Amino acid sequence: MAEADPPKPPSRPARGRYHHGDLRAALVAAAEEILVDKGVDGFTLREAARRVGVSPAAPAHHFGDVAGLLTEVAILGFEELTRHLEEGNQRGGPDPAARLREQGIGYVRFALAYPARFQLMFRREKLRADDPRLKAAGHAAYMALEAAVRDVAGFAPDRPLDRAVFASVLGAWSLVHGFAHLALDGEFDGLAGEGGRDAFIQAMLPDVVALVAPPRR
Amino acid sequence: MAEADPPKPPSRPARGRYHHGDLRAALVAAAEEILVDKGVDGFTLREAARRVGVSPAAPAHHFGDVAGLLTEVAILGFEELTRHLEEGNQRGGPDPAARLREQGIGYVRFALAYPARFQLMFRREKLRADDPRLKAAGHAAYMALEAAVRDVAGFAPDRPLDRAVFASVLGAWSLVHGFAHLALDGEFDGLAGEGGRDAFIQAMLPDVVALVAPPRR
DNA sequence: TGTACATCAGTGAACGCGCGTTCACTGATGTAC
DNA sequence: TGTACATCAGTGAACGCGCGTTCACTGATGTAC
Repeated sequence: MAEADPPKPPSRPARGRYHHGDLRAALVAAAEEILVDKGVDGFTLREAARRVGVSPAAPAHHFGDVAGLLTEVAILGFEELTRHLEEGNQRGGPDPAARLREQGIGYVRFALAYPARFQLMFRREKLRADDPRLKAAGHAAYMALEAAVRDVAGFAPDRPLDRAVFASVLGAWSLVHGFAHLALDGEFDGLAGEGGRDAFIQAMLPDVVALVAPPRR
Repeated sequence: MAEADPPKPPSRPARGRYHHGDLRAALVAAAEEILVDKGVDGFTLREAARRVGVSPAAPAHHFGDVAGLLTEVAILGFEELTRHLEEGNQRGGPDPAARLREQGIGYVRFALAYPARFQLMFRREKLRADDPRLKAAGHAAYMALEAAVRDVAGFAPDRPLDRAVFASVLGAWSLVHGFAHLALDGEFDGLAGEGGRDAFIQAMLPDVVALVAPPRR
């Protein structure tokens, strides 16, 4: 599964210009490219600077250090994930259970479409885990999921979750998260038939996602 | 959740001895210690050699390179995981569904007891992914899980899986795998109450694991 | 409108770091006769 | 039982590498008067 289009190519500075103009955005774009090319562990700040055509010391002005830049990428990732979840909601139509399933599919699709970004988002040691924007972005994604489960269970948004429904939220999250991880790690490669990994995943995904059915009230 | 006891401390060479005696095993033990202390990304071959009290070139004689040593650790990890799954089977008693649930709990317990080892096992880029022993050890763990699901579904061991039961296998695996990952990544920390992460996990685990119920035949 | 000046966004050289691996070597071991 | 010798399991110094970050600096920009 190839990484889908990164937002935009990192812009190089206009010829001979001393100031880049939009270095911050360009570095983020370059970082995403590197993540696609080399994975989370292959990322270096120097290479990001190189790709943008700027000295290795330049990024510090905008992000402080590596973790700062990667955190920015992770934030965008969580926002994109939330968007995927909401799209799932749309696709699901009026039936809450169908909406939850489609959200789950959206979660996995996001992970498969942006593997390195997805993996980065859950490698907290590489990020500024306490960054308020990062926390907020992650929380928003979680809340989208919780809302979908509440809906199926018939739990009003303000009503405190009981244990069973809470377990359903965690279960739904765990299920799609685990499936995405295993798929990305290549753990299904040995199980996939002739169609190859992608076909296998596409074929099994709906059935797997359908497994977590929260209790109705 | 603290890492449980590593198998054994790496033995240093007997005083003044030129040959270590059991360098291979000592390096594996040292590697496990380092993984506990510093995580997968913090591991270096040189440090393993250092901890054992041997020159940095020595490990090459036994493992070739870093990936060789880490692969050895991962193999032991899969064997230990399989053991945890089998213990779950025991605990579950005669009811197949209970056995499956206990297996799931065993999976997560293993991950929480040996976090770095667990994470290493699924970081294939750090391993010799095509090592036959590694593949066999991974396959054995998978088969234990598949057998438990078959049992619940009433599928004889030789009968080819149908789509629904296969989806249940993948779902069960994804669920426990995802839960373990999220727990280890600290994603539940914000959700845990006063008891802290560990208490939270222990409390929710059985309910979450109970969610995947494969169809009966 | 012009100008002084503060601030911002870059440069590029250098720092120290620790890594994995290679190399020619040597000390210890065990085996054949 | 003794000895020659092959093999094994180490040494330790050196290699080249690329990294993140710091530093004193300078060119460009924008703002106050």
